Amino acid sequence: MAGHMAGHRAGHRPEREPRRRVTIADVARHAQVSTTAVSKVLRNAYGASPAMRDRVKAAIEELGYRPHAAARAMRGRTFTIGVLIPHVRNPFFADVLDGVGEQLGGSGYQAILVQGGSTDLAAESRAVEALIDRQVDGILMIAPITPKSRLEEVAGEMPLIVLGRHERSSAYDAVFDDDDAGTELVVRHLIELGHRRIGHISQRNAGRGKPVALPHLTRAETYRRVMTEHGLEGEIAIATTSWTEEGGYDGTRELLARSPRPTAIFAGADQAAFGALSALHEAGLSVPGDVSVAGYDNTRLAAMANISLTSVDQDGTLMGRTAARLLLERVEGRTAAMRFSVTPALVPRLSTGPAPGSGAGA
Amino acid sequence: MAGHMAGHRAGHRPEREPRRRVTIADVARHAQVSTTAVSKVLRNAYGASPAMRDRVKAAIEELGYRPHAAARAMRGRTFTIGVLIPHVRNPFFADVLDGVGEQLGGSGYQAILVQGGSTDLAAESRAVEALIDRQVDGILMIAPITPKSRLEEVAGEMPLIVLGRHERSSAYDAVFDDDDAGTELVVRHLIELGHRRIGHISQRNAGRGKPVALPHLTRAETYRRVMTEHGLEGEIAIATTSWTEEGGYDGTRELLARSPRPTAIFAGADQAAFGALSALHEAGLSVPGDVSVAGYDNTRLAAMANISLTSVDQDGTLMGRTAARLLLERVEGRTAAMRFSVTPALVPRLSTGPAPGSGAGA
DNA sequence: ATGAAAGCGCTAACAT
DNA sequence: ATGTTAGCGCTTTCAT
Repeated sequence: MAGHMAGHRAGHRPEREPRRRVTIADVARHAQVSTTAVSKVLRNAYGASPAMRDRVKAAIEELGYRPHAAARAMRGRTFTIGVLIPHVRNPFFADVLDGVGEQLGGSGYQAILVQGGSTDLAAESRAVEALIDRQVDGILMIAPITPKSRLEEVAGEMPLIVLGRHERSSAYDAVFDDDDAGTELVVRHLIELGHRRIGHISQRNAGRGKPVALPHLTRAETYRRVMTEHGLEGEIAIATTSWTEEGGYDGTRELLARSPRPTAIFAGADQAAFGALSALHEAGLSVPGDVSVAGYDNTRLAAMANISLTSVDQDGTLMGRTAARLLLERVEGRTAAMRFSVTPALVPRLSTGPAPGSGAGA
Repeated sequence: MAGHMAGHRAGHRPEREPRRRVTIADVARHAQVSTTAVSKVLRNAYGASPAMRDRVKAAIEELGYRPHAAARAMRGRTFTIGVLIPHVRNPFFADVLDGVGEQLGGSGYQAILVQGGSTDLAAESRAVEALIDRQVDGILMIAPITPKSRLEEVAGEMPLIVLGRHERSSAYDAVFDDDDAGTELVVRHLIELGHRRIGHISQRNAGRGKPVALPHLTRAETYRRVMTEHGLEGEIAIATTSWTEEGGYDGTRELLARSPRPTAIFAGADQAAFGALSALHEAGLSVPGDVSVAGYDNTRLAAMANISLTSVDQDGTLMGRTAARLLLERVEGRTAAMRFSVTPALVPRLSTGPAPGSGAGA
């Protein structure tokens, strides 16, 4: 794992000649028209004859001209949308980005991503400011931990879509999963299998102020509610770690330390569920013989035969596609707030089974 | 999984007042100095007295001024580096980005990411052009499929670091894993365990021209070499799919269809190895009893107890950190090419064991 | 329909 | 040490 550095051998020509880029002026000269004309053609604006359009387009082609986004930013649009993502490690976000990419393809808009850090509010703020400073035309924030008040400020400066949060705002659009419904599906599934001691792994809230309406809150709350509705309020056990493999592992160890130990674990996310499976394996417990495990997100890995993790499918691609569409609408001028929620579905697999000695199920 | 859209209820005030941003001129006025002075303070440039620095800094603070990256782009630096990533789904890249983030933290530079698509050269080209058009100060390309000639063109326009490719160029720096050494470690490991029929899962080359020097080429080549060196050239079996769960699954099915079937599979990447484990499980074969499996990358998941995948560790964080450092050096003026290679290490786990009936090992 | 020209926010000569 | 000023490439009035 050590690194080895080597310098350059051959003595080529390491000059970086700042070979001036083709500008709108070059195109104008080449096509024998004004820069205004070129600009109009570029933006499909009114006031250019078909003949002129053709000449300009030909010149653009010949010279290989591409607009300079930074210069555009100073006056009009950059045709760039900024996406804030907590961390690229979460595969669910990859689905969302696939959807964003699908929707943006051919629209002329380019997505640029910045990582927020998922637990560090200061880092997330810097990332968002970086997007604003770079004059993107609109911002999509995925599961941000930024307080609502600040989101509304950002929305005051530019079009904003927030994905994965439940609060209602008139300043930005919201795209989210119906986490309440999804959680109800899993928890009931476990209860119907005869489980009573069902543990839950949740995430720590970021920051110290009022927690923002992120999915982990809804999932934990609904877990409590459904447990209570089934007379299981005494069995509620939540380990608050993080939705990562490590978090799932630690949370599971914590839950297993209880006596008697839970017979089922609802990890709030697949990533945490993978850690749970690992911890159970290490503890010599069989799944689902001794302990059932369910996740949330239905990541690709959950479907693998040797994992076969019961999970809740939320259509991340659809969420991403919708978010991007809403954002483009806002860029084009819409100001009324919209909310879009996807309805999740339970995907039962082999990681959940009847509670030991319950007589339920097979 | 259906979606539900809801419009806005309350009739707030949906205006987006383009509340003019604070500019350098505002700061100058507030501090009673010239814009030049402010610019100098901003860039820590020569020619500003401590007294003036303080006043300007105070004004910046009071007004909440942040430089306008687009305006900066037109003259000097944007303090932005662009990172091209094939796809955020690959967890190894997450490690690399962690390293990049570590190195950039506090440097004043911000990383923006664009996704290339990993198999679509046109998409990758667009992504790179997008970075160039946005006037980033330098570009880091992770495992690009772009031909070397084009990379050198890009390097002619701005500082460039290429991560994960082996060709030598005097125009850009290269940061890569010693894939030859890593592959030799795994393949020998399997051979020492008594395996002879060792299959390999590789990736399809992107594009139709001469394949670029990406890791999958080196890994496949070294696999052939080591097999041959041990008199196993007759046992060479490569399934060429892709380094994803699906690719690993399909590749494994393909390898298992051979008769006699392999007793070990070296998947070129952990992601593919996970798919391999799934396919083996589905086929009712035990790991490592019937078939051993090894991956490459040593992702977090590989270490989970219930997976316990033998893998090769390449320090992605170190690679990312180094790449970012080299890029900043180039931004600061270095032009001589550098190459940095990390040395991989084998991490044997439970997914590899003695070949059935070989008598080797326990 | 077309083009001249002002200016977006900043940096870097070039004065002073 | 400090300030004046000319652009960077583009969009957008506003004449013509």
